[in-house]
Amino acid sequence: MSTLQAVRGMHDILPEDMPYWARLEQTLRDLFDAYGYSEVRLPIVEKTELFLRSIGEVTDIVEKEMYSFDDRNGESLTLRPEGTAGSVRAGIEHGLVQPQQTHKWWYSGPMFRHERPQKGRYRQFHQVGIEVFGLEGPDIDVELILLTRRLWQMLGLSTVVQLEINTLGSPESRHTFRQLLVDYFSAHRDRLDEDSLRRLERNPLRILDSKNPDLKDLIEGAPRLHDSLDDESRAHFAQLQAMLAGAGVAFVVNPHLVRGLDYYNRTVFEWKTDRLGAQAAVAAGGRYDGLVAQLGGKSVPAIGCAFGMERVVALLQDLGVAPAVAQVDVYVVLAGDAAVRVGFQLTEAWRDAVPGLRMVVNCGGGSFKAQFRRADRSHARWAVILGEDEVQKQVITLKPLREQGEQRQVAWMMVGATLKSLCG
RNA sequence: GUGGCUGUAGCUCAAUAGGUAGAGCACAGGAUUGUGAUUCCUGGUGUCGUGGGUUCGAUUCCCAUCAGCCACCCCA
Repeated sequence: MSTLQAVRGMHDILPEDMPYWARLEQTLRDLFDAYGYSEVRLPIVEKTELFLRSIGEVTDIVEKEMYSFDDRNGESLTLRPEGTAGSVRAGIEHGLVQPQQTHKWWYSGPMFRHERPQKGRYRQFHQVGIEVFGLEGPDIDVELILLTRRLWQMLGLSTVVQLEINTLGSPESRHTFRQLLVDYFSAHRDRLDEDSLRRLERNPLRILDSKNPDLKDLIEGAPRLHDSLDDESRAHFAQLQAMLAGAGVAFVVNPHLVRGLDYYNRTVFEWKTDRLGAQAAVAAGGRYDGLVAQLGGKSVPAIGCAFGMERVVALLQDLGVAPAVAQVDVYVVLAGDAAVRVGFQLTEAWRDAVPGLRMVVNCGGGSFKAQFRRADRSHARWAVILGEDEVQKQVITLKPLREQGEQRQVAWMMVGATLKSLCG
């Protein structure tokens, strides 16, 4: 094995994987078109400060997972660990995110987090994200969930994903609740495990999500977020649930569903699967009504969500949802020097005559046997044979590879028209 | 970041109580010097992840390191 290898956690996506990716990407594109969302393409590198101010300085992402480096002028830059911060920055910078205005964006691209790699968890991974600015009602929350549900339907994944929702309340109510939790768990500090003690300092809400069975009783006795909710958030969440139920969306309210990024408030949701081990979340999102103002813009409500592309692809592969094999119409067998000499002149003329013709021209020589083997493996429907005899007679031999039938000869002048009728 | 498992041909995997390695698939050529299945024959598949150590000798034992995977953690 060579000493040259990809950087840890940064994987190659090879031709055999691409049909799954292509199908997912095309499905998403169609979906966004259907719902009226616009694509944006934003930089992969942003100022480090942007992520400190949005994601939160005491989050895992910011504290230990960011790829940060100094630019040549000494400014600290970071490979984006997620897409929302850059979207908000762009929206503010271009004056697009304004009160009373709605923008519905989507983007796609690589994200970077320095985590310990596992299947479905990479240091460079790909997300498709949605960001909606300017809508504060639960209706847009529902739309994002419906859009996502439709994606699972289109991909045939509906049976392996489940929706969980929760509300985090307003920043104020969340803050109040956080303090109640800290007080409660601090009073029972001796019963907490190591992880939870650490969480107590950094993200006390996470203790509620602990998998340690020893803490079950303690957690059940803890204050409940829903008791601290402000009335507006409570109403928002109630409407959300009513609308989801009305739209026939199956969901589970998980009061322990907490997001790891500080900017979320009110609605949060997560689509989970049990097919990917510990990497259960395949898509997740929530409201971030305070973020635009927090980053210097006007006060504009917003909501977003993101899909983990590798994880969705893994589900597609896991379920054996076989993508269509790439179709080839014609494989051109070129045998002998004379055929190779006139080969491209002819094949280019056929491409002119039949736009969109999917034609593979044999390169690299080889015996008839070898070339036919390649033709077969290309899944071509037809073989066009050009050998010494054909060049001499100015014809090609046309042979069906996928169906019964005799091969026949076609004069050079007629090949374009013939291919057009067969493959056009 | 913590704990654990794994690392041999392009792929899936064997083997050697330390003496430098095989099988299937795949690939190439031929039987069929102008025709893709099957069959038969032939062929190379290789720094045994990398670097040290022990040893006359290490793919095998030890250490380190790199990578993948599993759980935790975290998250998409």
